[in-house]
Amino acid sequence: MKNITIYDIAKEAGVSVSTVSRVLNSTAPVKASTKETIMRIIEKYKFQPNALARGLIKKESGTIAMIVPDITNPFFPEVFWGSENEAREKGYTFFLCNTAGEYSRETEYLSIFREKRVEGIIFVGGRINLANCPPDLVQEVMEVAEGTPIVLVNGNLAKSGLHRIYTDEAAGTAMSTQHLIDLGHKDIAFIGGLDFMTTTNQKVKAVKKKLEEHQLSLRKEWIQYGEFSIKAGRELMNKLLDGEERPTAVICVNDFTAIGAVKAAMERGLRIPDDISIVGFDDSPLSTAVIPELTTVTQNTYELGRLAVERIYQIINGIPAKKNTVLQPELIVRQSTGKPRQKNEY
Amino acid sequence: MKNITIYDIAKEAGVSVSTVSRVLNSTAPVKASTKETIMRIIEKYKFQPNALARGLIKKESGTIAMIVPDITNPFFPEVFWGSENEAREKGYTFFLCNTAGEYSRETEYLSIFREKRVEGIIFVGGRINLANCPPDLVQEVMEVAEGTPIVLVNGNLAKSGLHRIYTDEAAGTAMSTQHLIDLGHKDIAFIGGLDFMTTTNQKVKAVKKKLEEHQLSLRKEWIQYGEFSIKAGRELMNKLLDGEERPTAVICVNDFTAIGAVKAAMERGLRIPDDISIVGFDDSPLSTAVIPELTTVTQNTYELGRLAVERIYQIINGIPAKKNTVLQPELIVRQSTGKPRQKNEY
DNA sequence: TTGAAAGCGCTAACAG
DNA sequence: CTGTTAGCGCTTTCAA
Repeated sequence: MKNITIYDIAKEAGVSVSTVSRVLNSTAPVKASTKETIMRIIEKYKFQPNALARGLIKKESGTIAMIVPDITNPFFPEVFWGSENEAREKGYTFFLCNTAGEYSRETEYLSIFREKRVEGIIFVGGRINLANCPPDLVQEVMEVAEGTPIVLVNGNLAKSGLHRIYTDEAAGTAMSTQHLIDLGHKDIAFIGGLDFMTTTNQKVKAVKKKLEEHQLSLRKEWIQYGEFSIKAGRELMNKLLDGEERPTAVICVNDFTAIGAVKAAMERGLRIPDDISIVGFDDSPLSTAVIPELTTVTQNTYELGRLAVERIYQIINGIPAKKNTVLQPELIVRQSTGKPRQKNEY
Repeated sequence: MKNITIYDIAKEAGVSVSTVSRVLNSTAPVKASTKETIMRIIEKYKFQPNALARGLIKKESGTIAMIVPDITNPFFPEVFWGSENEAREKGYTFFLCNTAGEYSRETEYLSIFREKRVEGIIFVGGRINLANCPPDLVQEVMEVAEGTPIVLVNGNLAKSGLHRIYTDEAAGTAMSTQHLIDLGHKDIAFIGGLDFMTTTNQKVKAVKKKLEEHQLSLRKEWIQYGEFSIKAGRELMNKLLDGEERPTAVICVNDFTAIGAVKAAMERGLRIPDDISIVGFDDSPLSTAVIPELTTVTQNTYELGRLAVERIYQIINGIPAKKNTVLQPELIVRQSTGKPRQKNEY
C-alpha cells in the first residue's frame, strides 16, 4: 500500500495537482465546490502532504533545534518548555538534543542541524558557558550561524556577536548577598560550580563586589569550587565546615548544591537558618521540596526559552531585533536564611 | 549566497552528481583520486547534503518523535535521555513534544509527525494512561500506527495491540506495601494520583491485594486521590491527618506527592519515620534531595526510554520483536520508613 | 568506475 | 478559477 500523494488526490478529484496544492495551502482562490470534493477525498484517505517535499521546495523545514547539556537538570526542561510552547504556536516542531556535557556532541549536532535544515538553533549551556571557549569551538558555531539563526541562552561566545537571551546572574547574586548582609551576616562563603564556567565566575565576582561595598571580603578558603550537583554541594559544604573558622552564611551556585549543603549541615546537627544560612539559585522545583524551603534567586526560566524562540522568529522573518535581552532575576526569601547567631552580631 | 548543492561540487570536481553522491554515501566504489578531489571540495565549502531531499527520495527522515505530558516532571526527561542517547547512536534525531496534558495537542502532534514522516513515535503518558480512553482517541493512534511504528511507554490503549515497554508498577507497589507490613504497619493509606488513570489504579489495587494477603484492608477514607504534585501531596496528607484515625504509614503515587506528604506531616510536628512512614514512587532525584531521604520504588527510567528506541529500530528494520517488555522495579529503602510507634504494635 | 536521466512529492510561476 | 510545467537537491537504475 504505497503512500498516497497529491497526485492521487488530484486524479480522483479530476483536477490538477496545483488545484489540490491550492486548497492545501489556501494560496489562491478555488471554486467552493471543487474545494469541497478535494477536501472530502483528502479526508477519505487521511492524506497528509509530505513535509519533506514541501520543505525541499520552500526551503523550510518547520523545525527548530535546542542543544542542552543535561536534560535531567530541571532548569533545562523548563527552558525547553518555554521554547517549545512558543514554537508550537508559530508552527514549528522541536528537535531536542542532550550533549551530556560533551562538546563533540555539540559539534555533531550542529552538523546534523545543517543537514536537516533546521530554521533556528537555541544553544543552552555547554561550550557557551566556558570562560575561555577554544577558538575552534567558537568558529564552528559562527559558521553555522551564517546560515541559521542561533540564539544563546544564558551564555556567550566571545566576539561572536550572536544573539543572546540571558539572566543577569550577577545581579541575582548581588541580591542574595545583600539579603544576607541585611540580615547581619559578615562571614559569607560561596560554594559550587566549576571555576572555568562563566556561571560560576560571574557569581563569585558579584559576591565579592557586594561584600566590598560593605567593607567585607570573601575569604579565599571560603570559596569552594566543584560540580553543580547535590553530591558536590554536600562535599563542598563539608570542607567548609571542617575549616578552622566557619561562615555564618553560604551562597551556592545553584539549588542542587544548596540542597547538598543543607544536607551536610543537618547531618552535623546544625540547624538552618539558626546556625547557618544557605541560599540557592534558580528557584527550581527542588527549592520548595526541601525542608527548610530554600531562599533562592528565581530566573524566569520559561520566559528565557520563550524569548529565544521569539528571537529566532524575528530573525527568520527579518523583523528587527536587538542582539541582547537580559532578564532580571528576583530574590525569593524562604526559610533557609535568617539572622546569624548572637556571637556573630555586633 | 545560495546554498551549495551536490551539483556545485560535481561541477567543480569535473565529475557527475552521481559520483559525488557515491562518495557521500559510499554506495559504490569510486577511484581513490577522484574521491579525494571530491572530498577536498566538500571540505572546502563545508557542504552538507540536504537531508530533506535525501529523505524525500529515500523515504526516510532520520527522526523519531516523543510525546510527553509534562517535561518538567523529572520522570520524563529521564526517559527522554535514555531514548535520545540510543537514537543518536543509531543515527536518529529526536523531536520532543510536550502536551501539557492536553489530548488535543497529542492529536495535533500525531498529525505533524505524519507530515514530517517521522520514523517512529514514542508515546509516554497522556491518553495512554487513561483507564478508559475514548475510542476515537484510541482509533487515531492506531491509524497513525499503520504507517509509523509506535511504542507506548508505561501506558496502554485497550485492544490496540501496540508495542509497549513498561514498568510493573503493581509489583513495585506490592513491594513497598510488603516493606511496610514487614516493619509492622497495619494502618496503611494511599494518596495521590487521579483515579481515572491506570498509574493510580494499578497501584491502589496492588496495595489492596497485598494488604488482603495479610488479612489487612485498605480503608476507603484512607485513599485520597488527587494530582501528582507536591502541592497535592501536601493537601491530601492534610486531609488524612485531619481524619479521626490516622494511618501509621502512607504510600504515595509518586515522589512528588510523597514530598508533599512529608512536608504536611512535618508542619504538624510529626517526625518521620517515627510518627509516620511515607513511601514514594519513581526514585526521582528529589527523593534523595529531601530530608529524610525518601524510601521509594525505582523504575529503570533511562532503560525504559532506551528500550523504546531499540524497539522502534527493530520494527523499522523488520527484526522480530515481542510486543510487550516489562521492567521490574526495585524497592529502595531510605529514611522515610520505619517501625510504627509502640501503640500500634501488637 | 563513471555518467545520463528519471524521478521522490510538492510548490509556484505562467498561461489560459 | 484552473492546468501545465519546471524545478527543489538528492539517489538510483541503466548503460557505457
